[in-house]
Amino acid sequence: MKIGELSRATGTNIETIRYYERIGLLPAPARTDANYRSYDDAHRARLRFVRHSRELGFTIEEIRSLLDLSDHPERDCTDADPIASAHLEQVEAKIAQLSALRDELTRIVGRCRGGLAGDCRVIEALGDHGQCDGAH
Amino acid sequence: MKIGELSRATGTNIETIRYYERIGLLPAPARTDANYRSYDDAHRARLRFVRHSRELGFTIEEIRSLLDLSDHPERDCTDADPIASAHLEQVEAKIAQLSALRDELTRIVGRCRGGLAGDCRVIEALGDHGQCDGAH
DNA sequence: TATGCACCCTGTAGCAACTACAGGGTCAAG
DNA sequence: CTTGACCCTGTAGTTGCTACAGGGTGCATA
Repeated sequence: MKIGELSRATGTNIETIRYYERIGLLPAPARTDANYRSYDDAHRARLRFVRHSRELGFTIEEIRSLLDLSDHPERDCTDADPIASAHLEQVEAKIAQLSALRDELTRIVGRCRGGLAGDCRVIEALGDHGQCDGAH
Repeated sequence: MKIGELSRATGTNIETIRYYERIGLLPAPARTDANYRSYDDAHRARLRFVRHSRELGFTIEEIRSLLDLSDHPERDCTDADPIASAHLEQVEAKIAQLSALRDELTRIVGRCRGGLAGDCRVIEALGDHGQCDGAH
């Protein structure tokens, strides 16, 4: 399949596919006589793996490690779980952080009763961290 | 105060302060004879406003609008609230997205019982989006 | 046969919001 | 008088893409 088909099959931007090849995340595929990239099912599966991992928020470097493991099924897989666990912890930390932030914003938003910017509680709250509850 | 003091007073990296000046978020301060930047309390307040807004996740462009309003207290402040409200919505959307992601990761993590990477459920789940519940 | 159009190629530059040098100047203490 | 902490400018790097510019290829239609 050509790059456009792979793009449609995986929902990945063409430029992104070439980018992944450039950084070594996808292997360089065979070329046609016209120098067009020619992909097979293995490429598609690998790209799906990458995209899915990206959707789950793994970094490119994390994906590199996971792919490496996936490429060596005879290897010990106990490396994979820590990567995913560490990532899960990061996600949970991020959720906690954003929740605190949401509470802060909720308190700030809606306090503006219109009128002059000089009296605006939103502007005021942004300038004065002392009004905050949480520890952001 | 010199840039180092301002940096300590606001918990902002020196390079970041110069960066904010370069992009016009902070006004260029006066200079000493030795060409050192010389800040006053107004600069410090403005930088605090910027940093606090950044901590709350506002983009530089949003902060530019908010600062603009803050600079013109005689203006109508009803512009401020929508910026904050829209941002709050984004934060809430992000929390929802991350929560779905956390659920997905939780299901994936811990399914690995050790052994060979070829049999690893983590690796498998990453390759196969069909195993997912949510709509990420 | 010409020509239009969709598709492909490489290489480079841009985005946000910083961060990190390199290579130099300034200033007070020991 | 030298050491060290601080300051300056300018440029390049970071992450994960995205967007050209400027060209080639392949197939259908006039």
